[in-house]
Amino acid sequence: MNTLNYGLLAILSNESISGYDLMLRINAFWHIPHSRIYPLLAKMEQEKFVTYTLVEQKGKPDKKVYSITEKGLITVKEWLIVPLDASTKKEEFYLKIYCIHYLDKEHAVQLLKDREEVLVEKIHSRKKRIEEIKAECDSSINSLNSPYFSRYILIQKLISDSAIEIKWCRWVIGLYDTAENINFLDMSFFEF
Amino acid sequence: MNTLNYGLLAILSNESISGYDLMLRINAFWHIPHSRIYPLLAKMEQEKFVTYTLVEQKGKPDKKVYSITEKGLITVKEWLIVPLDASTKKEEFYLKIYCIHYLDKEHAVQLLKDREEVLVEKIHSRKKRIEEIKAECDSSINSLNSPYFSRYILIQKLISDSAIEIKWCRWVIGLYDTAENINFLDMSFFEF
DNA sequence: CTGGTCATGTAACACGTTACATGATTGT
DNA sequence: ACAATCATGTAACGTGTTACATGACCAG
Repeated sequence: MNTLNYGLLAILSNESISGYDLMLRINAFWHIPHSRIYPLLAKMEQEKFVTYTLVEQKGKPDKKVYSITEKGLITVKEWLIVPLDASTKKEEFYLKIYCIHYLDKEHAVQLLKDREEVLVEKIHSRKKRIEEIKAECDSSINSLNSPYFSRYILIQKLISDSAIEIKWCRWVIGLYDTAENINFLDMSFFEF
Repeated sequence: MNTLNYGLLAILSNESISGYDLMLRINAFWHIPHSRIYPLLAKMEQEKFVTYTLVEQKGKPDKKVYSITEKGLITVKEWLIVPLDASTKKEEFYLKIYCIHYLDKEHAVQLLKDREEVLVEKIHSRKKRIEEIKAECDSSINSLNSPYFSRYILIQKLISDSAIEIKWCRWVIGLYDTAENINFLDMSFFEF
């Protein structure tokens, strides 16, 4: 079971769809060609994580609509509570977020805080790297033709990526803390 | 020549370092193990993109310090001005930013505007997806136990990722526009 | 009549990860 | 003692990409 296996199960835990539609869903945040999805689905069907029914369509080819089994659902829920660490790839985190509604408040907030911790550490080491660069180049960082300028703007980008993700984590934790039934359909954590 | 080949040349165009140090540099934004770097360096040395000199050290193993050749530098500069498109991976963009000081203002701004265009289109399609989800679920998006809640917060994350990157692109373009020699060592485009 | 979408599948190849292999030095 | 850092390299395996293969339908 690799990340894509869990990913397909994660999506099928929410809706029963074809391999083609799975590809479209997952492509929103992870580029996976159909050539990887069909063989995996066949394997997972053999191993009883999913089942399918053949659906005939008018004007379109037949399709296999896959559904998750009880075994598959248990597998997803076990995977969901495995703690994240620094080596967890963003795709796996995104897939867990896709299923966060299966978690109780405690586990959901833990998932977000684990991620936040990794990101805070990343920012810390990158700020240290900026200090190293500044010490090495004294002020040529201000010239558009200096390699130190290039490195500086790149590291600032990486820091801002982590920073916005931390803000997003805290926004979601806030939604759990301020409880149910409030309307949060605006992205107050980030104005654009 | 793949992305990693250009990446190693991109870094060597700024400093002559060992394969081990190349790994450390590139790991700041792209996880590459040494097992991929050493064979590629050997290949590029054979093809005269780089040369190396064996440097003896006290208390540490000998190392091969690689330098870029004239042929390698021409290759990097040709690669730098190849326009980005939607299929360009973020690592390749980051590597080009690492070398942006080789570009004149016109080409540098073009690189950033190409990236911005791709990101604006991404945000557009994701906002459309949010509208689809809202239309499908009417208000259960507000419940922490709804799969629509999970999808909604995930898409908002993807939008905020693109939005902060656009802000960064505009910040850098601004540095080129407001010209040389001003002190921009604060990240005024993003407070954290 | 050409290209795009829906729909499934396979095969060859390239890319990426993990483990094996060696070995001195330095810090806990 | 044990682990980490510096330093290079190879090998086996798993992941990911591109192309081949088929075919009906619909829009420009």
